[in-house]
Amino acid sequence: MATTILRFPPNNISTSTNGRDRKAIQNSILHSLPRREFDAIAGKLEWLDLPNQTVLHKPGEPLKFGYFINSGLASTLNVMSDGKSVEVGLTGKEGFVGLPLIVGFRSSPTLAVMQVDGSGFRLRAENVARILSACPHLHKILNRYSQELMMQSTQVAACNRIHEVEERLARWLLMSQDRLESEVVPLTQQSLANMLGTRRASVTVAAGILQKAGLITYSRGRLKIRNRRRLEDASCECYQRLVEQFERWQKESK
Amino acid sequence: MATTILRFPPNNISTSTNGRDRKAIQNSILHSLPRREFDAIAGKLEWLDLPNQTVLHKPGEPLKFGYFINSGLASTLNVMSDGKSVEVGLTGKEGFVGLPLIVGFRSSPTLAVMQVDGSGFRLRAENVARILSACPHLHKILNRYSQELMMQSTQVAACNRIHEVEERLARWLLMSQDRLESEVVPLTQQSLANMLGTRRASVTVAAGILQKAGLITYSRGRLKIRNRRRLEDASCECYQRLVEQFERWQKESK
DNA sequence: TATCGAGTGTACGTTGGCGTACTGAAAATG
DNA sequence: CATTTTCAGTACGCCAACGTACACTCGATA
Repeated sequence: MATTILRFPPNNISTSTNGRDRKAIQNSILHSLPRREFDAIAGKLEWLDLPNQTVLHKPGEPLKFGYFINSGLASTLNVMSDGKSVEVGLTGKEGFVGLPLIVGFRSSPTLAVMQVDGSGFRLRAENVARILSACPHLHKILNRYSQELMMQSTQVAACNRIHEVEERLARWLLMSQDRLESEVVPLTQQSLANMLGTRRASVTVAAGILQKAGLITYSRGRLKIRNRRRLEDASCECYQRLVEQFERWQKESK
Repeated sequence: MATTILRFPPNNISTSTNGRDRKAIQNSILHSLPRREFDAIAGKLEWLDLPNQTVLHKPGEPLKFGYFINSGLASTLNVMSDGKSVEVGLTGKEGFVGLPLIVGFRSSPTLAVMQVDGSGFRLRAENVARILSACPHLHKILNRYSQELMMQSTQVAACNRIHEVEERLARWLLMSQDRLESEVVPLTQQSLANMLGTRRASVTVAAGILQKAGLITYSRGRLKIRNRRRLEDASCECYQRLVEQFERWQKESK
């Protein structure tokens, strides 16, 4: 546990040893902490490799950790008893997985699983309350993030009900690119289907259309965004709405 | 503004003048406040009649008030540019409308509108920060409610993607009955359609089936639940899941 | 190099729900 | 009471997506 030595300011760590330090802090929330709070939490954070398909928490089970995602993509899914699933939250290095912990709840109804290889810092559930009461800024940021995620999930909820697979796929790719900051999304069609709440075969068709149009290319779990502008056109209005509301809130909280 | 005189404890108010005082506090959040906090907020609360179709806030516009719902039903909707809408949150006397305010955001991407006549207490947006810093218990309760609403909206998100209209209608009726504590749900099929994210004609068919089976009766905007047990069977698993997770969290936060 | 499994392409019958539109009935309005 | 408006019932063509299944192909493994 917590063997990594973290020093303030967070962004210096990445260059403290070498430019490609795997354990560099990239999580936006940790980055935003004032020194006092960073020092308070650093000793409790445990760096973790988070390979694809890593389960961060399972539905109904006790939440053992909260995760500050450092790289990669975590997907929060609602899984029905027949195995069908729908994504209800997408988290990259801007976020935190395990939000119920921040209000004292100790379980989650959802499954959180890594969809793209990455890493993160985890914090034991039993330390959350103490850390948060010692770190008002962190507490505030996490509550804000919670609202942002709620906004995301409600927009996507409507989108999933109303819009077609092809638009939703485009929307999802844009969202994941924003979080990964990479044109390459290493993901199979089956994973995409699980998140979009549809069949793998439907994803094949939709992705095929986007590929023929030159917006993306892919093969065997490696999807590459070729033309982001046109992908935005292919997406439904939901992507733009997400971005706009996020920016509006950024302004409002200055 | 805030002319109603509120005295602690809240539940005494209902009997302070007569048993049917329209301005009795029924909101669970206000009810749960310790005296000190209740006194701090009471002077800032303004009692309000909230008839059906009252708009509590519009998407993108400044949030002028937060609302503690006292009776009736408020629906939070995501409305697309073509007018299609999907419900992403349902709030009765257990809740609060205007959650972005509690983290300092001053707008919401959603439309909040009363679906069933009721009343509530509103709190000016500019007073929220001050009240919350003076009332840690209230602050905590609102953050918890926020997580509960998030859970609700993610479950419903998956449900809306995966399940059929008839199941979703049953689920919605159960949810609203829980919040209204009444077998009568005064609602047109068009309103139901807006919330379920479907056509009015689809609701007619689904409701017709439920009525023929004896689970509900209705006519012209007055729907009555006749057999709740069988309605639970007609609903998808989502309703039960919502209830179970809610109860799990209740236990966990004791 | 041959084998094998994961990932992808495609097809086909089925269907729930869509868009639309018209009708009748009940309530509100005057 | 007559008129208008709101609400509910129904129908019909259409299609996106479903469930399922099978074949192909690329990479990894032996």
